[in-house]
Amino acid sequence: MGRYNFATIFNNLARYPTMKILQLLTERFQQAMQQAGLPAELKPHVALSRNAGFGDFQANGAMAAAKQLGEKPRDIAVKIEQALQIEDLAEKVEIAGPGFINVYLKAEWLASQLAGYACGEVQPSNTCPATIVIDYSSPNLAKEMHVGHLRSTIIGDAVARILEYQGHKVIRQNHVGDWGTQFGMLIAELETSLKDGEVAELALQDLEAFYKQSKKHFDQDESFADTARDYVVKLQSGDAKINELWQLFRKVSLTHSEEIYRKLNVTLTEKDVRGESAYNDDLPILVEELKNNKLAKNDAGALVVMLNEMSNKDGDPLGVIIQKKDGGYLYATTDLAAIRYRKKTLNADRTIYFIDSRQSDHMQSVFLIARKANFVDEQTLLEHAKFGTMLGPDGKPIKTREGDSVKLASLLDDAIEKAREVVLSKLAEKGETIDEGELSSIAEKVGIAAVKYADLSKTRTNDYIFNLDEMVKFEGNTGPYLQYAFTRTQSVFRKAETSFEQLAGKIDIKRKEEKALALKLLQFDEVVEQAGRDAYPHLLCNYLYEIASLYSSFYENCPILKDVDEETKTSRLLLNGKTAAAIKSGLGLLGIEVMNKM
RNA sequence: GCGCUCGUAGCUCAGCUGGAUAGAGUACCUGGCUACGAACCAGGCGGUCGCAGGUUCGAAUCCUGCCGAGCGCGCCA
Repeated sequence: MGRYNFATIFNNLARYPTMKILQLLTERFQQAMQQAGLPAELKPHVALSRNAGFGDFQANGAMAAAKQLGEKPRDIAVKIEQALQIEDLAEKVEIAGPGFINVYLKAEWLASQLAGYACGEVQPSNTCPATIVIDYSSPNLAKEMHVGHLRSTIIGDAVARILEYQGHKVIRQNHVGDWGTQFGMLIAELETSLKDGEVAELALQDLEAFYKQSKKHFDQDESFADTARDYVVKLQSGDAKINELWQLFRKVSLTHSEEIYRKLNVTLTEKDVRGESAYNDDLPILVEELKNNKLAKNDAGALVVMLNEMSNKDGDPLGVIIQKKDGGYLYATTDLAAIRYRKKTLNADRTIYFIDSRQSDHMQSVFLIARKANFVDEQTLLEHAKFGTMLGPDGKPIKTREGDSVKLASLLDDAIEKAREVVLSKLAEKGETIDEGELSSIAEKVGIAAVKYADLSKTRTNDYIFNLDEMVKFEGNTGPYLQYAFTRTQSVFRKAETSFEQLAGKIDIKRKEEKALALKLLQFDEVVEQAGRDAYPHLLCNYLYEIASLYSSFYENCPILKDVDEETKTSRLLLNGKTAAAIKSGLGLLGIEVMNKM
């Protein structure tokens, strides 16, 4: 807050030329206001109308303008309306209420725009792409991935895909926890297992159990504990044998994570991994630099950066320890090294951290230190895209009956299993059968979609209640509902024995369901842009749900193949195809797969 | 104690830089399948937007104070 105007900087980074209705209307209104002789700084405030009775779009700027000029709002509205030139796209413009200007778009204009609009099919050209580093997932390799990692992983991945779609250069960074004292203990345990003739992959098959076992040894066996502590030192100093064991452990653990990523359809791969260990050698250099800058001072034996900017009411500054009195480093130090690396080496214009909101103070202080130390310049955006805690149906943090954290792998398996049951029962209702391979494939896509969509569709900053039973009902605003809408589009093409590419003809919008759908489809890139700018995938989810919902209504009320003439059939098949493209592409940006049948 | 976040329909959630009558889903109730796939659609019921002030032509949205919930506060990450 305060010193850096992130919004202004980012707006300069993110402007690119694609057709946007809102932008187009805003320009038209701005021209009208200028012609009406209104001061240039006044804005038209064009927005989607919420109520069908108030047109498709509305301009709310007349009231504010009237206020500033000391005139009557309706008089200003009339002046604007008279100067407004939108006959080409609007069929009606009316002034209503205190001074709202409502715009009703022409169906023919929407149809022609939609015909030339590849919603979600083609990546928009971006005239000023930014280099954006996305820090997400970042599990601790000492343990198995649990539900606490789900949100960072899938929200971060969705935002990465969205920004990439917009033409930005996206660099994924999986800042895994692969360093620290616990690894001494784990290496010692691994060494014991290998001596007993076990294979590493087998010994580490259940990471959680392995961790517990090693912790037990550490607590109960004094000589084991000594060995573990010794190994930490050896690891830090680069001892070859210990390093080899560490690498082995790290590799097996990463393989576990990658299995989860594949199952989740998350784009992270091995090349995106740059863990805490990668910054180890840089830490003493960084600390030295902060000392020379006079930013870090000795305080009770530890090296501390004092931040007056984050002082409390009494004026006591916040102290951030970057080196312990025993010489060890803390995660603030590693995070600073990462910021510097991402700026200097990766050339990041913007870095987005998908981390739990409980880390808010930490992130804020690290960002502040990075700026004070000039690790980044003022134009570089550092954002903490925080998210709330995932809670169980009882409103408390999710735990197993034993009080452990729930493994991500088992949660996903549960979801897939439930999806399989639902798919089977739906097929049974229709008296259809399916082969096992196809069933597995569908169950996996549907189950994963349910889990991901349930999370992505909520405002990420709030806590949310994870209720598997609710999300696997697959009714209403769910991932499977969207997948279902897509399968209907494909089913129509199958029935029509044609494809979108083969269609020749024009879109002709006659019914209100068609118009509503067309208008919504044209907003694809506007929504995607906002979702990327604010790192809010839920905006895209809400939008896609609206599309699917409008499509269903269109589907029920406007026959595509039955009892229609050839022109209408072609027009509706085109709408069907545009919808399919928007849903497929939109879900793709969320990391959710579609299928032709389910 | 200091700081951060959050209180919207029975439940789960939207509500864009303050805009018109606060919207969805779910649950419950009415209708619609010899089918372009009913995992759907059409409709109904359901809200003093935690409370009280303030700013404004206009407040769920901005400000202040209460009430309630969660979380974080220097040598773990």
